[in-house]
Amino acid sequence: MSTMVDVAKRANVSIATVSRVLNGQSRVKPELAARVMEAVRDLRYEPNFTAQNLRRNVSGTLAILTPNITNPYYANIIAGIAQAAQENGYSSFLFNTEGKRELEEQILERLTKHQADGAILLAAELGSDWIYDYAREYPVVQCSEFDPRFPIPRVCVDNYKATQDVMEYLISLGHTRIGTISIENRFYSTATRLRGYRDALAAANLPAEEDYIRYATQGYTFKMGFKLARSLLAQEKRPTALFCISDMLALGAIAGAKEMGFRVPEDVTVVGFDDVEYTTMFHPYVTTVVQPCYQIGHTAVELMRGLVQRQQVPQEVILPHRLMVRESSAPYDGLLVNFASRVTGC
Amino acid sequence: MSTMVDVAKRANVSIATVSRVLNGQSRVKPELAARVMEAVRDLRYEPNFTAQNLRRNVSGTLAILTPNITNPYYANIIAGIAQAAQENGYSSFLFNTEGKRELEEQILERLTKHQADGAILLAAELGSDWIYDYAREYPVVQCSEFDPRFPIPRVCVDNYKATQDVMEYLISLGHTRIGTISIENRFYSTATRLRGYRDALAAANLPAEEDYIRYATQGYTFKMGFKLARSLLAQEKRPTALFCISDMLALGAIAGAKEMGFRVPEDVTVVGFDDVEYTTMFHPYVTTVVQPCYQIGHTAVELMRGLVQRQQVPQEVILPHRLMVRESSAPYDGLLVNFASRVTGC
DNA sequence: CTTGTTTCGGTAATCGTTTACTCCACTATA
DNA sequence: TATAGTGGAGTAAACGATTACCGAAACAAG
Repeated sequence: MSTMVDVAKRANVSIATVSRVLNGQSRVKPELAARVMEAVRDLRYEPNFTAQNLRRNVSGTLAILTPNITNPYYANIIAGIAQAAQENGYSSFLFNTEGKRELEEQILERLTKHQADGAILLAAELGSDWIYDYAREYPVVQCSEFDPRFPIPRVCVDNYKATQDVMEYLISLGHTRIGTISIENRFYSTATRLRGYRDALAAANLPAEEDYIRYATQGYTFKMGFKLARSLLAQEKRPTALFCISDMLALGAIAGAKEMGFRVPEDVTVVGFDDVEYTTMFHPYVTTVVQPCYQIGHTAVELMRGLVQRQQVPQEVILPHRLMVRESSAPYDGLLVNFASRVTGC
Repeated sequence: MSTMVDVAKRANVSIATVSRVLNGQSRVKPELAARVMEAVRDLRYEPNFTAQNLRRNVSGTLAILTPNITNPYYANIIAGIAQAAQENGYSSFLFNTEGKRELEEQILERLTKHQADGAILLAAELGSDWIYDYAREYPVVQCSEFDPRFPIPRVCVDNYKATQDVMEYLISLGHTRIGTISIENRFYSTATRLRGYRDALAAANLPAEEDYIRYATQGYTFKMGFKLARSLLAQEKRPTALFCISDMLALGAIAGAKEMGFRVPEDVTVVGFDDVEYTTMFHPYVTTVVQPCYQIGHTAVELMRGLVQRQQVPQEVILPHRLMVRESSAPYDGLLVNFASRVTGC
């Protein structure tokens, strides 16, 4: 491995000149520059990133913290981040934290150790005050999840509005018994969507029964959606529409409803959230809220870049969502088909 | 940000002593060590990774090259890699190369620039001679895809044997008209599975019609499986079983077959490959070859570690696969239901 | 008391860059 | 001709760690 010293010797110039030629900061006589470039080629010289970083006091690297890359929603956001990072000349460290605080903190320490210039968090939980300790000193941006109490730049969709859109749509279809499959976690999006659900019900003077709400206990998984939909639909006065806070839950809910003998959407309407690829694989295609995942990731990197360059960046970027009506939702036909009558075949 | 010099001053020792205390290489009087540790705590000293790396001439970082994180198969392998990397004290750079050579090469250059100690490739194509140029000089390991001509350590399953298992199973079910959905790419696994398919047919004296083979032109996607299954099944003498070289293709194939009015598995048997989560979401659950994705990733990191430490490592690690029989396969009932008779309702 | 051995800690070189400073040669002006 | 001004290149000091080398102190043996 050759270094600048080797190049300098071969080109018969000083290392300062080599550096100048390579970085093009100040002018160098064309003749010398040519000699340097030739030496660089001959020796296959490649600058040592580590040395550059030490000197420049940057790392050119972003740390990405994700609870789980296997989740397609996160995978899509990460794809956006990775792409944008590459475009901006950053590398990106990927860390699976599985939501474990000790791991998250261990990774944020890379900031203090100068191993990363900044961190993008995909799943900041409510009440994670300790994150703010890092954010005060180092560039941190939050993607889709955040705690509104902390002034850490974030990019997300308007979860409240999106939920209102869903609820308005369901109500406009004539549904009056609307259930929701939420989740047991400390995400702001979860709380916001649940609040949106309750507020919409209240605004429309519809009954807000606690028994129309279920909480996934083991993540946004197909299995959970399956199980909870069955529990919701097993009630005497079952809901006729289900608002699921993630597509995976919705997919599971549809399967669960079908397994019980219900038709979707004729007997039960199911709506999801996120718009992952799988929503349009199996019929009924899932009516859902489209989140611009890729763009969320992209924007996060842009904020990051601003932060690193110590520019003023917006505290919050809200990207547009869209209610995508597909096949899993239909007007309420007025006949409240209950569980018993369906399974006995009407 | 405080440095070793600050710590040394505060503890009234030399920086060499600070370093010694922190790294515990040679012995230091307990009293001094205590003073140093106290100063470290007081100043919240954190070693500068970049400086350490420059001096030690390592980066503690692995580069992971993947064509697409959004693909659940790759996502699972990456999860294994990320986990194992963390356990071994490595960070991992993630790069989406989308199979583009210029991007891949740009990233392998990080090796020469000392930004990564080694690279793990998830999708080395056949004939990528240039990869070998890097592998000769730096630690490189290949995950699931590789070119057998190059002696670069790799971890994979036995694709040929796995295909034989699938084919034997299908033949044992009584199928004689077996089609395959392959793909247009330069992966060794693709070639091997196709060879396994052809060899098995020949060994059983079954007709190997070129019209029973289709090639996905746009990746391992649901849409491709959907389209190609329809094309395969539209033939007069349609195949009664379809071997798809990825689960996504199989999922699409099942949907395509259903759309045409075929029942799976009664009218058409479909088998996949990989065993991603989605195979057990919708009925029929997909019969498939289970690849130990997570373990593949894990093993790759272990090989990597050996390589970095200049130990002898095995040239090839073959992990066990398993044929998982589920709902999408059934014995051939002897009645060759053709397309026309099915769609007209028998 | 001298000499040899061992232990411990400090000094300074080093890793490979970037860049502030300095210096030199050359041109322009009076 | 003397002086100031300018562009271009070299010298050396960083950046923050690790570590080879050396010297001082402590102790034991003769």
